[in-house]
Amino acid sequence: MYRIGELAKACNINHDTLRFYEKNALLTPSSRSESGYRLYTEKDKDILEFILRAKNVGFTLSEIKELLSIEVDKANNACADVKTLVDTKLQTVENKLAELIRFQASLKRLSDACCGGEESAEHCTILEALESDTNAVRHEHHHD
Amino acid sequence: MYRIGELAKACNINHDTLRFYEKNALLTPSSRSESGYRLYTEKDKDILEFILRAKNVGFTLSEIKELLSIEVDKANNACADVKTLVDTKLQTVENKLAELIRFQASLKRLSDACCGGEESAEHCTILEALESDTNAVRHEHHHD
DNA sequence: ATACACCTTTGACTTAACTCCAAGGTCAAT
DNA sequence: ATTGACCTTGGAGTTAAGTCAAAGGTGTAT
Ligand SMILES: [Zn+2]
Ligand SMILES: [Zn+2]
Ligand SMILES: [Zn+2]
Ligand SMILES: [Zn+2]
Repeated sequence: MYRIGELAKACNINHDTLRFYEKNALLTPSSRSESGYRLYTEKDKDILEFILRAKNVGFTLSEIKELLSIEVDKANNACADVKTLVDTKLQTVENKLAELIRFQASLKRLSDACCGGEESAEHCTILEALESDTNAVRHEHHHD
Repeated sequence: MYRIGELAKACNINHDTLRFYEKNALLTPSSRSESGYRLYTEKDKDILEFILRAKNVGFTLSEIKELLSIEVDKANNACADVKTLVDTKLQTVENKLAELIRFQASLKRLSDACCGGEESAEHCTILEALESDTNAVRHEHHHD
């Protein structure tokens, strides 16, 4: 049996996070002491570690809640259910990835076109690109 | 001169967003009508378009505020200042990118190991991976 | 005159995942 | 008996970038 501080320390998280997980029905301690202290079992700790691993893989807490609901009733859930969650998440990750790659390309294009020197920014190609309605970076008239 | 609704429509944003930008000192209308209506000039519109373009490139509003402060005083700012903002942003984008790529790899590894069939999830490799303390996916004992 | 679209202001709400605070109870050691 | 560490609860604050609502003023067309 772990008290809240012990479990938090063992798993290297804030004890308030445990209270937060409880409030959000991700992890409820198996029992309470007479005086009302939360008491977590080894099994509770296993669930917490499941949560932390899923978080590391990129799942949000509500997705993790879904995963947990399958976990506790594996027999009545199919591989398909689990894989769907993973694949849906994979898709959203890949969408974000695509957006970031567009950001990266735009920023790289801007950065590459600017000399980065101590010259006045009056002819800075970066500012010019952000002022103009095209996205084009014009290299030619950057400082005469 | 544009009234708030006209500018919002012209730039395809919510008029509340314009008020929000004003509150956050990104764009203040050049004048007001006698009755207090906000009046935006063409120049104001240019600034708004600058903001929207910068957003599209991935800058946050506070970063855009910095860019704008350089924009309005180009003569006293150097290319180096502008490029630093872009490169700093590029770095944070690339950091996020790296994290997402890790998520993607983990999820793909999980997904690939699971059959996704209608079999009970009792031996689902995804759940097993999330239960175990290693990150390894064990292909071998997925449904006997 | 009255409908109607448009404008004003203040201020609350949203999402995610915590994080912190205040006021007070519990427990072991001194 | 009194520290001091630990626990309890409820509730507020954080960040980003808006979005919405309420209550009321303005401007124009019929
Ligand atoms: Zn330059
Ligand atoms: Zn430059
Ligand atoms: Zn399977
Ligand atoms: Zn499976």
